[in-house]
Amino acid sequence: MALELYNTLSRSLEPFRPLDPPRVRVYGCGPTVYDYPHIGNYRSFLVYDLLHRYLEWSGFQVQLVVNLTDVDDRTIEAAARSGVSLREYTHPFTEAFLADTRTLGILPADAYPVATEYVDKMVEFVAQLLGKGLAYTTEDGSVYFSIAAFPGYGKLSRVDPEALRAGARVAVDNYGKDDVRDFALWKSAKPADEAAGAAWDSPWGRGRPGWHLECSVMSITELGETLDVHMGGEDLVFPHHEDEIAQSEGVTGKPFVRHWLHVKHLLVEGRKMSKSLGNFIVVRDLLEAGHEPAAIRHLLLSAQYRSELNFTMEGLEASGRAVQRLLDFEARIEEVPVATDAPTAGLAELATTALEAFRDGMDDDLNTADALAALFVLVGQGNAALDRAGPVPPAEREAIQKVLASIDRVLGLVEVAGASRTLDPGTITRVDQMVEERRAARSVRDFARADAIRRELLERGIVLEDSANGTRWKVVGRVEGTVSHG
RNA sequence: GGCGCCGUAGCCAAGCGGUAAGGCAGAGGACUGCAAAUCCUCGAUCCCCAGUUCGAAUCUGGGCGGCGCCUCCA
Repeated sequence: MALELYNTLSRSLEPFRPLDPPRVRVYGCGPTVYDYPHIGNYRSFLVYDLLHRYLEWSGFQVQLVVNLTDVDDRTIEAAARSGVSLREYTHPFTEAFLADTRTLGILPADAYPVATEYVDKMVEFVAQLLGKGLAYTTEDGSVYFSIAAFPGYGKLSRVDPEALRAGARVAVDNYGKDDVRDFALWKSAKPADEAAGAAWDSPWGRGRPGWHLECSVMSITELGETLDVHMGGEDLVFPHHEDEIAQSEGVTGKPFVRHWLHVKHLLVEGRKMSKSLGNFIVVRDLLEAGHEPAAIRHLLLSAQYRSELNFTMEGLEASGRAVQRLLDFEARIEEVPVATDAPTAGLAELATTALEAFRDGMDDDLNTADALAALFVLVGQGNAALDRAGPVPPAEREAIQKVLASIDRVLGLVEVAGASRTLDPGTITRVDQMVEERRAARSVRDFARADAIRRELLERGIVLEDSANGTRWKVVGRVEGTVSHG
């Protein structure tokens, strides 16, 4: 089976067929940098990353572009309130976004275009739409797209343009449109725009680009007139993506996007996340509360991207333990004794089966719940097999390790957990010393002393595991501070 | 009102016509100085009702319940 993706345009599962394989052009709607992106944003960004990783894993050459919206009502208002320029205001949030991205193991996109750097191209784009009779100017110097002039309008969201007109709520900033359904391509500058440095010259006077226009222009500039995949949150289907199609196809006359992917909104503690409900979660808050990035990543990937996902603190802790189980298995495999003449433990077959099941799950519209299950079946059956076996043939150990590594190139759980659990060499030395001290205590059956040391390390997130072959230790959760020898 | 989604064990979540994956939590057991890790054992009349079918969690119809978008919110 090959990859199938659900396409919002057709409302059905379709075989993934890029225009120009093995090259794949992917565009994802990124954050508006007016505040710290919340955990729901990262569900989407993580799905972008998942597709990015899985396509590369499957042999495609992916070019991924994720835009940053730095000019829109919210960034302008916020900048005005803070009394700084747009650029000054958005910069820290841009940096925060990129930092969170690294923390969560989201691979860098090939480009992160920012809207303010594409204004010239946007002006050109608007001029073309005007030239084709798909847009019109208003007295105040704004330009609107004329929905009535674009026959395909509504094909993505399946909204009936006529019904839209009847039920429309009139926009607050309705400057004098021909039709309430029309949307802004270019907005004439208001004093606040000028104050924030969010106004540019155009043939229609000073103004700024409309939000929908930004994505059309940046994606076409960076990736070409037809994108293989365009992604975003489900809320973007209408009007944002519908409008992007109208603009883009209006100008190019070509299909804008082959596969439209939309990520279902996250719930937090069973409710829609919103500032008024006080359940707005930001990555940095979770980290400060001691949750590790790998647990966040696991939880956000634990349900398929089109299905509801309820983000809860209880779930986050459960995810942390699930990640730990995976790491424990990896460590166990690493340390299992090998012997060239050892009898088979059946590990190679387990590895093959797991990889196939993983691929089947991912091919099925990125069904991460299924893919994750395949991985954990390997963990469970692998552990059971190792319990039964003594030393194993080196090739079998290698087979398991290869599959674990391969799967993790897509899921990135071990990768992210490893990154947040790294100890400095000095700490490692001190832990080793304490473990040795405890070994000595145990050898003379001084269990009180031994348990005290174990407890002390545990408080610092280090867990000891005794076995016949000695004691191994591991970092659990996020590393905080350093371990001092007490 | 328009468009759409969902209801599977305590929690999360697969399943897409052939008698229920996986994770977390819980109980008992093995192992252990005690733990930790690991293994073994234990748990679901799949919201309700009526149909279609040899057979339905899976299809159809009707209820009930929850949710999303239609507001420059991923």
